[in-house]
Amino acid sequence: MSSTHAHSKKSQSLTKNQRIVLDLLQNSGEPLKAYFILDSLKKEGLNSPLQVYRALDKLVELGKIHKIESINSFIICNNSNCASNTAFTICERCGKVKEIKNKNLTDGVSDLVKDNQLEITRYNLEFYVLCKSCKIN
Amino acid sequence: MSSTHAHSKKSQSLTKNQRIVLDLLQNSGEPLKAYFILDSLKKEGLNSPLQVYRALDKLVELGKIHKIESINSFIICNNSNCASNTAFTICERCGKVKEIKNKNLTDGVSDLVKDNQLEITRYNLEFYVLCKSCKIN
DNA sequence: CTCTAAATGTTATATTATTACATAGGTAAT
DNA sequence: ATTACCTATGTAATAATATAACATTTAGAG
Repeated sequence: MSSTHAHSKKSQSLTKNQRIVLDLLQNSGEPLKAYFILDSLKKEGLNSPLQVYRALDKLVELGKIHKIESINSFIICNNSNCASNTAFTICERCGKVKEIKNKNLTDGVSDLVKDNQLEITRYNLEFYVLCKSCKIN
Repeated sequence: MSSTHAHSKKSQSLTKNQRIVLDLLQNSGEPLKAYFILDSLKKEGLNSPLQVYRALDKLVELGKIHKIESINSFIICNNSNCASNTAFTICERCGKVKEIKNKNLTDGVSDLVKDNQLEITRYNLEFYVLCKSCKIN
């Protein structure tokens, strides 16, 4: 509580709950479910579902994570320019999820949307696949 | 499933529970939630969530309805050739959902998928929009 | 008719998400 | 500094969505 020159823009940084949830998703790299996140962060002081959901909501809003609707899970955004548009592959057999980084594909979708004069604010594309290892076995 | 029973008559027709659930979705035309369906069909003899979910699962499997993942709702398929691929617009403001029938768009997506050599078994595309009436107001 | 796979009925429970309300902290204007 | 405002927090309760487990029935193929 000392000097007033601590001009740091607190509004840019994340709160503690948002931070620990983001870190967990970052370190995991996989889609995680809200209650799994809750269990994982009990020791960090998260006690209730609402604390998790509030952090997740904010992180989604900030574009730092995505929700994968069809599996009720959240995953770190590793696609710096995807804004709020998302595209994933989901393996039908093992459930493995990957964010699609194929610029050609996402550009193509954007072009299609434009060409068809759909006034889209954002989109979520979920492609179901058989991943390589599942295809082999 | 590719078993030896090619086309039995009965395998074409729906059971009572499947029928009444399908009829409700057909008559509604809108996306409906499982528990709303349950409440609506109490008088027809549906008593438990499981009865609804089982009928819904089967109808999805048959391609007669679609699940819209981001709103946990089910809607009649009015697109005879969509197979298990789905594309919807969802109004961000009022929640109104439409199945996209734009052949150019869905063909375009298929082409993109092919061109990018993604081995997709099916896809679910959810485009968020501001619908006409919401845009005006 | 008999066997079997699918569907049903029912109860209980698991999973996912929100409401409601009281409290605390930071920011900006006065 | 005081006020007002906005956002985030903590906590308890509950709503909404979905499945497990198990006993029974149905319907169609052989």
